[in-house]
Amino acid sequence: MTRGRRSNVLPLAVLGLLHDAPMHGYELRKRLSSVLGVFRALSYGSLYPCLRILAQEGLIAEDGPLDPRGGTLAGKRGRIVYRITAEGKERLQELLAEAGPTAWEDDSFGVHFAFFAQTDADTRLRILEGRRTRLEERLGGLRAALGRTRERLDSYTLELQRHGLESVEREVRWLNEVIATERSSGIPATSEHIAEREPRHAQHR
Amino acid sequence: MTRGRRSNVLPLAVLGLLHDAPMHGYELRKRLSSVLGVFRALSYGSLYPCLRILAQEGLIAEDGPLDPRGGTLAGKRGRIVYRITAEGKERLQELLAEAGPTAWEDDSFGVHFAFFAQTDADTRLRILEGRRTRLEERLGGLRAALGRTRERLDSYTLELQRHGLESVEREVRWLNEVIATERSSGIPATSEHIAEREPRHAQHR
DNA sequence: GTTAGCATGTAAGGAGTTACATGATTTT
DNA sequence: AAAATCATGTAACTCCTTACATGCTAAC
Repeated sequence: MTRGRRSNVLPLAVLGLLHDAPMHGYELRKRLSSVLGVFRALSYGSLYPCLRILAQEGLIAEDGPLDPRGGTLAGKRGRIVYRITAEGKERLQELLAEAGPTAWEDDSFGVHFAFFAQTDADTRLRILEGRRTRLEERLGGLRAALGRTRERLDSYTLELQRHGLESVEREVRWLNEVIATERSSGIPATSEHIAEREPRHAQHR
Repeated sequence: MTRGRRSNVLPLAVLGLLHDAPMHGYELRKRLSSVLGVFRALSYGSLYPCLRILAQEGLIAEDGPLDPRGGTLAGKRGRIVYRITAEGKERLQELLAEAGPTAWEDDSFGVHFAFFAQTDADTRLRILEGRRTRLEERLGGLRAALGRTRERLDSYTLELQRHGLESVEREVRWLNEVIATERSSGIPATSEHIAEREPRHAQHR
């Protein structure tokens, strides 16, 4: 439940997705919503300007628009397939290694986690433990609030806080499991699949 | 995990808090962070303009700044205690009765829930069921994504989706419990406290 | 009487949304 | 060839944040 403070994760998510496969904007947006549930329904008004900026910075390159026979159609409007550049890959590594802001509602954790396969074990542990620390701080605050205001709140507010506390506790338990698995093997416990790391090509229909 | 899309809940939260007790801005901000954990640390840059607008609309009234002996200090800067007006109470009822947007990440649910004690049973049920519906849609999308991409995702992305799915499932179970309790008695199951509905006065220190 | 914390405010800007506008491709 | 959907883009706006600036009050 966060709505919250959306930090600068969009470029990270775009670079991460393009690292796996070249894609055009429309496709990218679908993946952003479904694969990374973090963005509910990112609007094109956010996505396309972001792509333009990343291209200007040389982190991604534009291919096309192409006609079906492969020639470039200069004046025409059409699909633009984006792919990550060498500089883009470097930047992606930097962004992935950055621990997010210090706020507990930080959305960027999910995006970082989704691209863990592209990072090294040290970075993963650092980010996981960083998030756990932030959640534990939040936990302390919530417990204090519940203790402090025990007699002063109506039952609905109280129930909301109790449920919030349980949610954060559950999140911390999950993090602990992931961290434990990470330390022992590097593969999440519940996954029966081997990470597929070979870049695959987008099938444009 | 949203971070995100912050709808127009601030006026609702302010009116709801002021309905319980008059308060000055600084105090209001503390309550917004601790009582409604929804706002992590709302900045004054958001709060004060909001208070000004609500005052202009006649939904809240400003008292003070006052000196310790009760006189109004015209030119001086000092504490301004806000209280809700009759129109403000009407507006609060309207805002509370509004079901939030159709997006599953909607933050406003938490705020609505926190002020359930000020609404009638019908409104409560409508909002609870509306949220459950939105979460169930999200559930469908997540399950489809997990089924569809089962073979194509790396283990971290998969684990993230699995955990997200479990979180939403848990949220739906909680909602079901609350709804069931609501239907039978109107008092949340886990609460041992009777709602305190008499407006109390803020103790300014 | 000076430091620390309470309290109120403003200006600039970031990150995203909505609404709009247009063109290309596929389906009927 | 009309309708639906895919695909790209822009302008205006919203809501909130950061950084700054100021004054009041309590504690040492």
